[in-house]
This record gives sequence, structure tokens and C-alpha cells, in this order.
Amino acid sequence: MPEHPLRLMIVDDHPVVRDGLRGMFTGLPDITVVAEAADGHQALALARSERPDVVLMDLRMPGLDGVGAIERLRADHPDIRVIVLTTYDTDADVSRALSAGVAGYLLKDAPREELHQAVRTAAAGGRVLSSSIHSLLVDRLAPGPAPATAPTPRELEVLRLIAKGASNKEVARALLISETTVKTHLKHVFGKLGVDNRAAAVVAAMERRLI
Amino acid sequence: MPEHPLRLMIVDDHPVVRDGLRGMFTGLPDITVVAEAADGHQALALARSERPDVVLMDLRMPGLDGVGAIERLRADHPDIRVIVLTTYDTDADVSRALSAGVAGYLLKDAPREELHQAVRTAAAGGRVLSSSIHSLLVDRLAPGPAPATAPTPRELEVLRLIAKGASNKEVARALLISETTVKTHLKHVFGKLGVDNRAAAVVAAMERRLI
DNA sequence: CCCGCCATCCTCCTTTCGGAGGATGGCGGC
DNA sequence: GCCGCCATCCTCCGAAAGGAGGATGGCGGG
Repeated sequence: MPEHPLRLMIVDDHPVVRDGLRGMFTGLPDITVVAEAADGHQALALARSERPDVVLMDLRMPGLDGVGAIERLRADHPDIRVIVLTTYDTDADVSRALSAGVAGYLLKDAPREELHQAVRTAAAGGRVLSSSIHSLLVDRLAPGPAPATAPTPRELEVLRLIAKGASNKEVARALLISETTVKTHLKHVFGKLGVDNRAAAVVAAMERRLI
Repeated sequence: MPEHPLRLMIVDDHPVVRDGLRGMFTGLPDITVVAEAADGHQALALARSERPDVVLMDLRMPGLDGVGAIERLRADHPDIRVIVLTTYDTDADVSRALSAGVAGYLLKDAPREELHQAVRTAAAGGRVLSSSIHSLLVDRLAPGPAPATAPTPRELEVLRLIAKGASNKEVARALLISETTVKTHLKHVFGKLGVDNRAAAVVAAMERRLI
């Protein structure tokens, strides 16, 4: 047991969840909750004043969301370890978080002990992943020989309009480009998302939270 | 203050949330948390043995989900008041819950005091809605002169295949019906969802959590 | 017992999609 | 200074999608 307990910050927009997390960490001799933030901006401010060792953060928040907050947090304080604690285990969320340099990615259905251990592991420089996340990553490596390039901003713009029900012609008018250009963008999107029609494309994009 | 405090049951699949909720209600003289369940089945069993006055329940749970649990709960114990406490305020969730006869619908970002008051109001026979839910209902009544009939099971079956990228012909083969029948189902779906093509239809259906 | 809803099928016709293939100019990184 | 990515445009063409309109049988509730 170190003489100075781990300083933990909790970031979640739900008071219920913040309460629950704080409760799970009270009474532990080696971990102290030193701050709670309801969004990314608060988290950044509190990180400066409270100097936590580890941050438990939800990804989905109003205002500055999880990934943005993580990036800025790590830019300001490279020594702070961030554990993402979220309800979702979608593809896009996980990879966004991992590429933002988190020390862990846990689901909110994790039991108390797993959370404690994750915080200790993160503080010690280790990494923690929920088992479901782990299998998701394995799945990604195995059947995914295609690098699956991300659609360009312009392509996403087209896709968003398609999702709203626009025809190619309407997209063309809205974006001030020709209909054939719209088709070209869409064709590229199909390739990148591994689908072959617009309906499947919008579904794939929504599942990956691209639109 | 009544001589017997309100008996409250908490139903949520996330330990963190259960802890948080329990913490929010401990120390109150007029409300006691008598049971916690992690899914609908547990909730039904505990309702029988613990006889709560009010149940706080998440809608999204593994196994028997919120709406199913509410319906069976109210069938077994018509006197129990159910408050839905969820992260989402989507159209379909709200209306499913309301038609299941809940006493309240709150979002998890509700502050502590609002939860307390909601439980008291529900126990007293009242109804409570988050303000965001309220405005959602108002929106529904105002610009929605169309009753917006729900798609039939068969129509949803078609729509799910469409969302996976199937063409009408493929849907026809998969469901052992003719392509024209697929088109007819789709046409009806378009009308019901207020869209005019399949891409928009799958988006609308996903947003309303129909597929 | 009928009426309405559902699922199923049909034809005819127009519009749209999506594929194949190729071309151009701009811009940024190495 | 070149290469790659992006956005833009083009033609040709077949395959779908979608609209209009009508028809049938089954099944359940009032």
C-alpha cells in the first residue's frame, strides 16, 4: 500500500452513475475520488486543479465528448491514465478511444472488483480491456483483411443526405455537384463500407457511428 | 411522514447504476430500497417476495427487458407503480413504456431530488415525465396528424433484410414470397414511416428502434 | 356475418440506382 | 517534383426500385 492513495477523477454526465462510481470507490484505502465532472470541459478544468492519477470517463457526453476530452487531457497531462467506462462496445467507439490513447476500456456492467483492479492496473501503467472488447478486437483482426479505409468528409456528407432519404439528384442539388459525382462518391463509400447499396451503406455507417 | 416508509425496488443491469440509485435513496426517512434486480426475471421474483410500492426500472436490459417486465409486473401486482429510468428518450421506447402503463419516465441524467420526488409522486398515484419526454410528446401531438401506424411483423421482417443490404429479389427469396409482394410491404412501410425510399426507411426504423 | 387488416399476387410504366471505365485539376506530403 | 488522395466531371447501360391501380384469400372482432 503506497502512503499516498491513488487520486481518481470520475467523469460522467449522469448523476446516478457518478454517485454509483463514487460509492464503489469509497472505503478503499488505496483509492480516493478527488473530483467528479459532468462533461469534458469540467473534466479538463478539474484535471488541472485536482491532478488525478487516473480518470474514469464515459464516452458519450453532451458538450465536449469523451474522445475530445481524452485527447486534450492527454495533451495537457500526459501522465494521467484514462479508463473509458461506457455502456456501449461499438466498433467505432472502441477504436476511437484506443487511438486516443486510453489505458482501459470497460463496460458499465463491470462488477465492482473489476473496476477497482482496473484503476490500480492503469495507475501502474498497465492496460485493461473488458472481455467483450477483447473479443471484438480479435474479431476485427481475424476476419478483417480489408483495412476498411474511412470515408472522406465529402463522402460522409453525401451519405448523411442519403440517410435522410435524398435521391442522388437531390444530393447533387444540395451539395452543388453533379449527379454523377454523387454516384462516384457513393460508389467509393460502398467499397469502403463493404456494402453494395445505399440502404446497407447508411446502416453500416450508423452502426460505426460515422453519421 | 407515514409510519411505514415507501418500499422501493431498483432494476438495472449495471451494478454501477444500481449502486448509484441505492446511494441516492439511502438516508431518506420516507423511502427504503428493499430490493435490487439485474434483469426482468429477477425483478418479477423479487416483486413477489419483497412487495415494493414503487419500482425504478431501466428499459434496456438483457433477458426479459423493461417493457416485458413491466407488463408482467403490472399483471401480477396492479398496485405496484413503475417508473422507467433510462438513458434514452427515443420515440418508440417512450410510447412502449407509456402504453405498458408506467407511472413515470425519467432520464438517467435526472438530479437526485427529481428522483426522490418522482418516487413519492408515483407512490401517491401521480405521474412524472422528464421535461424532455414531455416536449417529445407535445411534438408528437402537434405536427403528427398522421397516426403513424406501426409496421406489421411481416413488414418489419422485410425491412430488416433491406437493412442488411438485400435487394427486393433477395428478400423475396429469403421470405419465400414474390418480389412484388416485397415491394408492396415496402410501400406500406414507406407510408407508415413517412419516407419514400428504402434508405430513409431503414434509418427511420432504426431511430424508432423498430429493427 | 360482414368488415377490416394482413399477406399475397398481378401488370404497366417511369425513375433511379449502381457498375464499368476513363479523365481532369488541385493540393499536400515526402 | 512527383505521387496519392480528393473532388469533380463524362458516357453507356442493365438492373433495380418505386408508383398506380387492382385483386384474392384468410382470419379475427364486433
